[in-house]
Amino acid sequence: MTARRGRPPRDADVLSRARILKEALALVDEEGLEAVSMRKLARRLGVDPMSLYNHVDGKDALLDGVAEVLLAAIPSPPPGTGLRETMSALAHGFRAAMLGHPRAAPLVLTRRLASMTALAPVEAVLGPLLAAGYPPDRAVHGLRAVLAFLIGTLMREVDAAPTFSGTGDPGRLADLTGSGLPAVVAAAPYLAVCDHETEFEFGLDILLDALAP
Amino acid sequence: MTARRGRPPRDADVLSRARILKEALALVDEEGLEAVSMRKLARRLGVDPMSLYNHVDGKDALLDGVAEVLLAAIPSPPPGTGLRETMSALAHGFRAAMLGHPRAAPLVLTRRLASMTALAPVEAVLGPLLAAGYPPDRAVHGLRAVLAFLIGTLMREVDAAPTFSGTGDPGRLADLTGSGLPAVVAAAPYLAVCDHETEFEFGLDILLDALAP
DNA sequence: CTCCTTGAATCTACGCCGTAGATAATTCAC
DNA sequence: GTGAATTATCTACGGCGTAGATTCAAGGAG
Repeated sequence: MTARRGRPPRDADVLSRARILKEALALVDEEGLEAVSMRKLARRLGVDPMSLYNHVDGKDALLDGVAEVLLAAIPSPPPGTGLRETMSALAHGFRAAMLGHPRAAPLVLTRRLASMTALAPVEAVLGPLLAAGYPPDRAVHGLRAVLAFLIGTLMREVDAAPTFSGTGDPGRLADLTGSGLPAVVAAAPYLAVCDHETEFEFGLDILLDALAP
Repeated sequence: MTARRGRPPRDADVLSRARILKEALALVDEEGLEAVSMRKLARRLGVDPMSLYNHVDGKDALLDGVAEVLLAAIPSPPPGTGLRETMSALAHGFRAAMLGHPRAAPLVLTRRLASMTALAPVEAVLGPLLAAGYPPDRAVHGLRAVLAFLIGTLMREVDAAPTFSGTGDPGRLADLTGSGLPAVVAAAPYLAVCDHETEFEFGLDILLDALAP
């Protein structure tokens, strides 16, 4: 930009992968996923767009990096905890991590992640299950069922999250009386509102009841 | 393109919303979501890019349209069917519709859809639940829990689907021995493979057992 | 101290993208 | 026949991701 070319002097503000990921997450939080561009991100960092490529493999790799930052925020429960409590704590930790950055959460929920960071929570679930004597195949089935539910609920929850102003659920269901959908009409009051917290506990309880009774 | 300007003569090949959506779905099937552009789609239709805007509100609306096409392929089970059977049939119908177009499925699974098409399956689930005497709030909770699971499983299933060549699951788990993740290592054989059919039935059974016993 | 390799930041340029706005050609209602 | 509406095309703008060349300081080799 205004800056000179060439390698930066020793004391200059150093660009680094960590700084880039942090700023990228901030950008997503503020303006949403679709607003992310290498150029805009570089502008925020006061740097030439192409400089980013010295620290990150491209836009896709950048977004993978942001996803890992989100995942790293999930705390692993202490080892002594009981089975069901462990699984519940991890589910809630996952949810909290996503709700902390609703606009960025789709990066975790929709991308196939291949990093080690993603395996820490897996270990935290599988460990207690195996220790409790579950056969490994059944443990993996359980893990996958819970994870599927988590991803689905959080996708709903996260894109219903208010971006900045308060336009939430209402208004999405126009008057349907006489639309040939009697059950929808009958349940309309309950369809119109959605307490995500309640829905989350409802589904999670069913699954955990079946898996860790 | 090579064609003349102005309104097309009465007999000419007419561009229409339906033709556009159909070609768009074909394009997604062949090249994936990220390859979709108004220009490329227009090229396939032998038409100027801007012509599309006479039938579709923009790229986003186009993709919403494709999503609706997918949703419309879910059959509603006949009215006489039992409660659990109905819900199971709808879940399997949803899955089949998504697996029929794995690259397009994220359009349904990740976008907030506001169309009437999306309400038909909802009616088909809610109807039997209410008829069976479920209080509407509980019916809605159940619907949402199952839907969350469906979305989560299908997202996994659909982006594991082979794009064209046979590179499936294996190879994603490098050797982790000595990585400090003993449970992951112990369950590795089961983590490495994923029979989506089995996983689907496993989770669905748990949920339906709890909701329609 | 000098020379050279190497790493990081910059600059330029290319080919895409979505779509606003103007223009032309045809049909339809009257 | 005449005007309004419909639809396709053309042009143009600003933004995008990133390949490739260039510049310059830091740090090691002699």
